[in-house]
Amino acid sequence: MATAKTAPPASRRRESSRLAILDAALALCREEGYTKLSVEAIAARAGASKQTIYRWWPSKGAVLLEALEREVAESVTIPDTGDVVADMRIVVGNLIRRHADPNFGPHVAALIAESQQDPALARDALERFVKGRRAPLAERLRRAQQLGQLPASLDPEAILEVVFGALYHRLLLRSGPLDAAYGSFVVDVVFTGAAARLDPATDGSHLR
Amino acid sequence: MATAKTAPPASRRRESSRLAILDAALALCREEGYTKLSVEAIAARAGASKQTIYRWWPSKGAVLLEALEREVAESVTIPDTGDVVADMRIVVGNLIRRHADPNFGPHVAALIAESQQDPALARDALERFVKGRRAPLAERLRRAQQLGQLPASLDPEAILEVVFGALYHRLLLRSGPLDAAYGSFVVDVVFTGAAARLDPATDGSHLR
Amino acid sequence: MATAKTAPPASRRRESSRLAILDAALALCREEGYTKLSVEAIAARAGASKQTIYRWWPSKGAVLLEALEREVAESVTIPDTGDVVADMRIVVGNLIRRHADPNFGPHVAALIAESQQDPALARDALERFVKGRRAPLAERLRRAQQLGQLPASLDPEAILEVVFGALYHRLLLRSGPLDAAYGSFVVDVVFTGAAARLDPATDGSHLR
Amino acid sequence: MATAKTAPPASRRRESSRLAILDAALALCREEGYTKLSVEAIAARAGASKQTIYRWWPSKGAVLLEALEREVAESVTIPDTGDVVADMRIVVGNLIRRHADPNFGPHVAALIAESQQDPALARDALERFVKGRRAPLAERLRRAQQLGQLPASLDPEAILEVVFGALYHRLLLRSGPLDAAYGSFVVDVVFTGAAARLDPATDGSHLR
DNA sequence: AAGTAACCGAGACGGTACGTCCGGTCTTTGC
DNA sequence: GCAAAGACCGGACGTACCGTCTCGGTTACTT
Repeated sequence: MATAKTAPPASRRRESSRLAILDAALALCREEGYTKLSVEAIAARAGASKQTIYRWWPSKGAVLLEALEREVAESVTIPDTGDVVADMRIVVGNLIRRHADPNFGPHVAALIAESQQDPALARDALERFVKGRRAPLAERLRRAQQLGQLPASLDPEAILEVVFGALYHRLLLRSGPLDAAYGSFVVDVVFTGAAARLDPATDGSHLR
Repeated sequence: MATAKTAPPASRRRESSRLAILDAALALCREEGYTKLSVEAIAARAGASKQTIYRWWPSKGAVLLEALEREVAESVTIPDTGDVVADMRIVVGNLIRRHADPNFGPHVAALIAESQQDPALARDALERFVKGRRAPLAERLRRAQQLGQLPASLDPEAILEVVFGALYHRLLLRSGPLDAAYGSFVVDVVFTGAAARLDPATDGSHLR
Repeated sequence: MATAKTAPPASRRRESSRLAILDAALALCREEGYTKLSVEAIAARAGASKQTIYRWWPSKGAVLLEALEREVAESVTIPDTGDVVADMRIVVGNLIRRHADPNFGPHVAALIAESQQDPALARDALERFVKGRRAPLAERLRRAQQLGQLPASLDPEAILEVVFGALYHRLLLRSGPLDAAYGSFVVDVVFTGAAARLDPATDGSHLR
Repeated sequence: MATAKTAPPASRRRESSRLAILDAALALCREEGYTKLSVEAIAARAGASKQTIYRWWPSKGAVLLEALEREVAESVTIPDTGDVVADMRIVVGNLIRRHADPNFGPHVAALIAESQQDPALARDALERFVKGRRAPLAERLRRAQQLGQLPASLDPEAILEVVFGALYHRLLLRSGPLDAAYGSFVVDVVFTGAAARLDPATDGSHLR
């Protein structure tokens, strides 16, 4: 009656090489910066051959993406205290703290940068880093909408784009410090309408 | 009569070379994309020598920055109809139209990307492209604050960071179409408090 | 039985590239002259990359040196008729014929020239071209010394320096035609004492 | 009639520039070696412009040639003790001493090297440095021929080529020390027939 | 247990671009 | 009208990585 014990076709890929390469990529990025990161350097540092890298990743950006993913694998739990603004304040605070970390923020910046010239990486980064990790956040907003705490007509993902956009602005353009105060400011503007015009005559009227 | 006899020593720089180089940089960027842009290619296309480029610009990014600057040199006049939200709607609409132009937006994205690995370019781009061109806009917001149309406590530049951040998010991450609808959405969120929570119990209370 | 199982690690160097590069160097030198010879040109002509050249040779001079070596690889047999002067006449005649060849002499001249600014090439050229190829000739002179046909007190290598020096003088300074007559003259002066002073009173006395 | 105060058409060439350039060339050559010698470097050191150099000299080699000429301008007097071999011993000794000087020999070598790729310089160097400076020496040999101290059938210039060739061999190929012993050896070989074969049966017979 | 095929390290290879240097020409400005 | 200053085009330098390609050696699955 035949064998086929268990194992799926199973790639013969060596896990030790994979990890060494991811580690080397991260380490190089931290020590020398993304600029100095090259497939050649990763291979040398990891004791791997370039071929092995090219066999499994399409580009150095993809290696870094996977390395970063491994780093932040611990699932981020979204608080739900019932107060969506308060929750957002916490979440944005955490996000900012993480992106202000010189071991994380600049790498994200580098990936966004690399994405400009590498459509495949762009797609991957968008899917796995942006949409993927943002999903529970969007879900939290949707719950708030159902509770009538947020206008139901607004696309939660779009709102998050405004929030993250503000965050990335400081990350990418260094237009100011990426700190708690800025995070608070952004939450105020987006979730409390802090910047809404005061003129009572027309306030909100365009929204109908 | 007494006129100023002697002009300043005056750089011996040849204007024709400068323009040829800027034109070549833009043309190459449009035809082949920023990736294919190289000092070598610019020099060849401009009929200039690499040395001439390195004499006057520190990097290919700096060349493109100056070329783009020349392109958008025509002063952008900020409307002032008295209604700051309406004005912002117009301004953001124009901004989006410009950045959606495949002959402009991707180049801005490329410069932001390049800035991540080139501090000098980052500084330049921030100063000349971001702060410089945004100044009249901030001024417009300040005027609105004086008229009580906008909370005086908010830093206009920071508000603009949220607006531009949202814009750049779509430009850099391609998380959705960079179109008029999105622009309108962003203005709503930022300037009319469209995403402010509806819950009347706590509305705005945290602001004071 | 026990044969050597494992071959030496063996360089992975590709012979086809090596030959293409040597051929290209020679061809370029012949067609355009040593001045026009550049690593860049060799690489282009050979369909090789510059890196490949720099990997295996320290300079363009070294490439040409090896190319020339390959050209004259056929072992030059030194005649030994018993008459050392007659043999030298033949050898010097051959040498002159070879160096008068526009496909050889000028390249040797170029290498000597290049050696003035490249100590490594100088060492190589001296070892492989001068001492190496001259060794059998020195051996021939040493045999003549043993037979009493040549003063045993004279260093054969030094004698050859006089002979080759005279030859190179015409090659490098173009002070006159590099032809058989000159070769004969040099052999006369060096090996028959043709220029020795006739004055019998003091002849040779200083030698003891 | 008329003006024409005094000066002949007279080049307006500035002597101070000329001297500064020659001095700079020599100094650079001594301090850094001929390799580092460039028109650019000479101009910078001399406080002159490149154009001034190119106006008056065809190449950097020509500058050095003129500079060296100025250095050895003091006429070299050829001794004439009546004993041509003794005189030659003195002359060759002086030549060797001069060429062994690191401030002279290497420059001569460099000029000979440069001549290989610069026909104009080759012509100049041959005429002004070789033939010109060797003329009194040839004259001395001609006198010896008239006195029957040297075979009249031999071209004195050709004899000198053998002598200088031997000298240049050591200078250019560094095949051995360029010292008094070598000079003495060369004089012995050329002017006393020290290397002439000893075999009495055929000695000199081939000369007729 | 042997055969075999994917995987691995190593690193040579053809390329492209880098940023620098120098050659030789041309232009501007001052004496 | 020559000279200093120096910008300019051109071309080669030697280096760094790219992405592809063998080469042997080592697993780990198959038979």
